[in-house]
Amino acid sequence: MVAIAIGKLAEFASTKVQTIRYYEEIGLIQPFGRTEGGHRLYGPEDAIRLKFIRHSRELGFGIEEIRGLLKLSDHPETSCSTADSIARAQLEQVEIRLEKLKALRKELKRMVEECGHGRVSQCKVIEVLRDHRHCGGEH
Amino acid sequence: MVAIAIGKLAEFASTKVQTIRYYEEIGLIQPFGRTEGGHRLYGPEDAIRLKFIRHSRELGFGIEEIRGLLKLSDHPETSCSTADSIARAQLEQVEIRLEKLKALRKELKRMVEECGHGRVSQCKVIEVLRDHRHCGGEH
DNA sequence: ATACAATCTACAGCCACTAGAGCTTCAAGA
DNA sequence: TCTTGAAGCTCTAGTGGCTGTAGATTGTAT
Repeated sequence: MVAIAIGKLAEFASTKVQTIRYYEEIGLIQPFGRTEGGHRLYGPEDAIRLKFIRHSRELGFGIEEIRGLLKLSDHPETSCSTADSIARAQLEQVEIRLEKLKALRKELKRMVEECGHGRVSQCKVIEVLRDHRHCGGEH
Repeated sequence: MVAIAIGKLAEFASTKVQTIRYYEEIGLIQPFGRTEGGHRLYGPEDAIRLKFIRHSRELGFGIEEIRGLLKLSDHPETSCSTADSIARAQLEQVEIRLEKLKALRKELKRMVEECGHGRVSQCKVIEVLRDHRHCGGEH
């Protein structure tokens, strides 16, 4: 009988114990049973499932999207077009965030590069923050 | 006497009324007075201050950082090296996030490109999520 | 005078966890 | 078998930065 405690599972998936309990609360993962004393017991398939969840979170998927992906993962016979479109939507979001961050970096760079290191009254950083028109219209 | 109500201020700074009240609660901005009935009254300098706050938020600064930047902005005679270092730290954070997002995009791209649009059992998206080793080690 | 928009306070909810208090259970060594 | 200390348990509250709602009051235009 292979059974691990929540601490080992957390360690394996580089997660916090509380996070696993939270995932249980919201219905993402369930221990297959409990000890007499009430400690949660997990099997190897739970470790895989948790890693799936964590990896998806790292890739920026939200909980509800992960719920969908897990459902698909549990039903290998279904079409993967749903998984594909979830991933595509996520990719799109990432592209948008990337563009925004790039514009942001540009403005921040300009701010710090133009700073004359004098008094606040002549500070470009403060000035730019004060007046949006100093930006190149990137946002 | 120039005095505007919270709604006008919100409109001017493209903010929600509740957001302004929230900023008041946490001590970022204060109305110069109230009407007899208790409605908040703002002046033009508050509009500038609010725009400063919003712009800083758009650039990703946290509330505490903004608190510091506002303090500097209120004291033009001080050195701007603090503003400079806050902005530099922010730029650094943005660079880090950019790199992470780029890696993320790469992986998502590969995922959706390799998807054969068949059954979930052969789906690359699901497979990649399941097993981190499919990634190029970017994260 | 009346209608209706705007504002008021106070509180709950969002997301995805994270931290802590106070207690109980488990596992390893003596 | 006993002890001890780590690990687990439940429950609650807090994080950041807002956003939404309820129900009452105020302001303004006709």
